[in-house]
Amino acid sequence: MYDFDSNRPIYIQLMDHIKMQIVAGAFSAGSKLASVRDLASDFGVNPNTMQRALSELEREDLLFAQRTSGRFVTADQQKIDGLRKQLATEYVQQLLETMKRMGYGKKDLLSLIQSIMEEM
Amino acid sequence: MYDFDSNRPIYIQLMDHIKMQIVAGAFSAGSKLASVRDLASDFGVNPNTMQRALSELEREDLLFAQRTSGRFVTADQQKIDGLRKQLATEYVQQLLETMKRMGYGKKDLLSLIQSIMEEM
DNA sequence: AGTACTGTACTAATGACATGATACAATAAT
DNA sequence: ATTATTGTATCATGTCATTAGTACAGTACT
Repeated sequence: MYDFDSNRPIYIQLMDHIKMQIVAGAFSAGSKLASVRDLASDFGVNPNTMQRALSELEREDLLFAQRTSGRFVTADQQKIDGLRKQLATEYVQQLLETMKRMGYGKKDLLSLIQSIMEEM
Repeated sequence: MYDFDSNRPIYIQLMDHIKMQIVAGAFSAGSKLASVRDLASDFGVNPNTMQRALSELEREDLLFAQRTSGRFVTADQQKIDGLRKQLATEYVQQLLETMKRMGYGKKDLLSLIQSIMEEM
């Protein structure tokens, strides 16, 4: 089961989540994933939806499938590290732009971040 | 015209954008908006889609309509200020959680933010 | 040899989103 | 009074996401 945002396609959210697990090291490079059906069951979605998410991740060369033995995380650790850096940069850039549009200056933003960090 | 993300409903993106303009002060409290048809034309969407976005913002008490004279931003400046703070907090919290899931510690995150800030 | 599991493919049904095209009632402007 | 503009409502159509159900081909295991 999983908590989905109804305003975005589920397969996209699945992609994001799995991508996150890979870059965070929860799925290490080269390791084997559960089967499509099992993953679908874990997340409470239809196997077709999970299949779609995994296929897309395959097109991005993050996963690869072996027709009958299963699906695996890419063995290319450099690619994973690169993605981690890229995702982090994108997320931060997006936040900075959003905050800028709301009229937050750099100092305002930094102090807000500091105060929220302390609460966590 | 506007650059939409095809993975999210347009009316939601319109809501976000208009909300942002309000909290940023581009539309000041109590001021009048352009007509549904004009706004739809500006953003390159169907009037029905724009109508939907505006109706939703009305349900959130950010706008109010006067049946024949037009649509206006709420006159409640406190509500706008509160929303600004709320949105900013949510965005920052979300980033912090995401970065944490990717294995970024507080120091790593802060230095990444600093370096990206300097590029902008 | 046979069974179970793998990814993969296909069809059909449903619902949400978006667009196009009209139409109406109420008010402002002329 | 007439006209233009306002928000609003409705209907039809097309696309996409999601689910359900079924099926097939290849491999590992027993």
